[in-house]
Amino acid sequence: MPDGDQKKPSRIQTRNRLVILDAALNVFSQHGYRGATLDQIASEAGLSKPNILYYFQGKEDIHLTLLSQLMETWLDPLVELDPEGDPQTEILDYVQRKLDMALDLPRESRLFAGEILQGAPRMGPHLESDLKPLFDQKCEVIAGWSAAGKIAPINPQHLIFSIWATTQHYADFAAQVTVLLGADTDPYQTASEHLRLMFSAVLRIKN
Amino acid sequence: MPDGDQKKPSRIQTRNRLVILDAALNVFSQHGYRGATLDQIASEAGLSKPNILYYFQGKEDIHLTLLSQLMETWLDPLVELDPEGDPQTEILDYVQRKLDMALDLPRESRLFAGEILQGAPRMGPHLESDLKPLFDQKCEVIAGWSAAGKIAPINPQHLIFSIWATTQHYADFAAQVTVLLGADTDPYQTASEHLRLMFSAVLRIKN
DNA sequence: GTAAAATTTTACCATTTGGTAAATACACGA
DNA sequence: TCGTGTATTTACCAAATGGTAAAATTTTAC
Repeated sequence: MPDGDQKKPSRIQTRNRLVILDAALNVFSQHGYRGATLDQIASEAGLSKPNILYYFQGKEDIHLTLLSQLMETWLDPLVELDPEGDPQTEILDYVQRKLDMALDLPRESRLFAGEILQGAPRMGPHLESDLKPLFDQKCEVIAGWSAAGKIAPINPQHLIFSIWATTQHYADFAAQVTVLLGADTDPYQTASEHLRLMFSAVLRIKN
Repeated sequence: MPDGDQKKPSRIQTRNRLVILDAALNVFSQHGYRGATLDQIASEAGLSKPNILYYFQGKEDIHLTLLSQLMETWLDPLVELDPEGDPQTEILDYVQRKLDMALDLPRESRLFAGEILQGAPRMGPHLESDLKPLFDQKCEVIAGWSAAGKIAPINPQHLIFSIWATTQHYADFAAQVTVLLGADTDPYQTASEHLRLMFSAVLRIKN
């Protein structure tokens, strides 16, 4: 009997929890927390509403589960930024990884964006405990590179904000990007080139 | 008798419509379209729910009114980008105007972001009819500058996306920015300097 | 001041919402 | 194949939702 189960889950349990979370990701990322309904999630998952509440304690539980799982994936590209590597390469590769992620996992990007947009009411603590320490640490790495003259002088915090903003834009504002570029245009190639060019220019040391 | 009124509005009408739209902007920008409730808007406006429906045809009418009014304001900084001006100055000033707007009108930025995030279900037509023509026109201006060697070679479409993304980030992701910079830090000064530096570097012609 | 028009309130209503209880169907190891 | 725990369905519920009808109040024009 699942819900707050401690024992090892059955095959059915594993499968259905995945199905529900996938359906919930669709609905939450499209309508936000309050705009999403359990009926819609149930319908999309092909299960009945009470059946969904057999696997999760409630709406908030599903949302929180999604956000927690997402946080790890989301932070991963930044974790991989290597203080020992070549600064230019490290940062440009980070941009690339973030862009890849935005284009591979647009629903996750939108779920995250929606939560932050609404003031991070259910994720504030996670930001403080998971994101902030990593952010501070990597900012110091970049600041070090900057101070050592390996990249141009730059504000590390705002640099990271700019990387997040420009890459996630292609997922979060896809509806707008599609209208403006034309529905048939695939933005990936051109976006990748543009971002590489832009952040190269930012990091390049002036002579 | 308002609602779909044609005659010139009374003082009370003018005032109450403004009060309602302001309250609705709070609620819609925080919870998205589906997450917002008329009761909440009414409560925030200090009016009763039926009284609100005396001034607007319904929830969607309020939302649509907000979005229509916003579109003009939102496009204005781009309209002002002058094809006859100095390219560097024009683009950097545009960045500054967008940043100012994000920080002055964060609710409007979030309302817009929320609508796009959800696939622009109520604004798709406006994007096609209002935004796209302006976007295309200004892209050609920038492409012209680029081709004439007045700024570095760059993809105008993605350059504009990057400007939008980086500036609006400070409004749309304010909850995250606040956590990461510390609640006491005002990002305006540093953000402004960073963006100026970054887009300067991007536009500068390599020797 | 008074009548007509504009505004606001009161009292509703049908539907949708998140969630529950209990009965039923199913899986699976003995 | 049988019994036991697992999974699912059926039938609900109270609260919240968007919206309406009509009465009551206030404003405005004369």
